[in-house]
Amino acid sequence: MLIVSRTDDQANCKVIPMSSTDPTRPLYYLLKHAQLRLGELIAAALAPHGLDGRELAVLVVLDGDELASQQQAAARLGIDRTTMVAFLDTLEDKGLVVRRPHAEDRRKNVVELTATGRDTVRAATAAADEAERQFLSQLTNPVRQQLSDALHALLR
Amino acid sequence: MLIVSRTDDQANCKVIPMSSTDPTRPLYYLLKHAQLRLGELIAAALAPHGLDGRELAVLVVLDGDELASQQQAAARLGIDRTTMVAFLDTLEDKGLVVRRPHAEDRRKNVVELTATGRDTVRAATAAADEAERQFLSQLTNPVRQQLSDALHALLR
DNA sequence: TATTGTTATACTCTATAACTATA
DNA sequence: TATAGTTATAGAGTATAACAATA
Repeated sequence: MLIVSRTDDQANCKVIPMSSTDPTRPLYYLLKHAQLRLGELIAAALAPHGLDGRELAVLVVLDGDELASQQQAAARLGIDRTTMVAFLDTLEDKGLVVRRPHAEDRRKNVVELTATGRDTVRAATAAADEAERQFLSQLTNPVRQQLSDALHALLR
Repeated sequence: MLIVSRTDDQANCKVIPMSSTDPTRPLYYLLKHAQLRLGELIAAALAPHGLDGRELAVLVVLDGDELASQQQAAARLGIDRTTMVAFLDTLEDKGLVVRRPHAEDRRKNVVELTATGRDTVRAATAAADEAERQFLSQLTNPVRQQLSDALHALLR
């Protein structure tokens, strides 16, 4: 299957073609399908925690550095402030974060994780890590390391 | 930047977080960003040919095996038949393909590449291959091979 | 009645523009 | 006047449902 769809959950990216007879597929195809498979594993691992990968990413950012406002968090995540509103609405409904007015500038919201939110981040991150370990378990240790090294080098 | 956006051209996939201080990023992050970078290179390489990666994928499928109908081609590409209609409208407007009624079953369309279409596929594929070569040129030959091998193993 | 291509429609995700409240 | 958060709206992309032609 040459996945072309952009938004389907199983196929949400552009693709360039592969020839199914050729045992050596284009790199873009390999990267895409590897990401797709791992993404499915991670999604399955996160589902019991009531999160998807993007929500976890938001939680991790909020759990990390002290962020003065929603907008700062949105900038860190590369999403629009209006999109951040929707994320926070969802996460607040789930009882994982709370919004409080900033002490000095009441236009701003300080977003904090609840105790449940912190527990969820911990558990969900562990689950995602485990999914990654499982995915990589098909490879020998040295090959695993080479894969990571090569990808890091490409992104340098 | 922890890219979370799903549809932005520079960031059209789900993500799980990375810690920017940690030199070892999660595999999902690495795969995603490698794909993103390569995708940009490929897009730039294809632009002079008036195509994006997905249109090239459609053309390659149409250029390959003899496909009896639009729907068969759509199935090969993992897209809906209604989406295929839109792709073919675009490609036909560009003069790269033609639709003809099937000789034996007049409900079906046989889709064929024009001479221009065939030339374009050849040139665009070469351009995409060159972009991939350029992207991989940062790696030594053995590391390149290890990357490819590891990804193939993961998708086995 | 079923199937192919097509069109109309609805849905999802996200950004832009407009509104409010603060500054 | 400018900025943070919010809401309303519009756009892109894709699927589902409905329709016409053919089998």
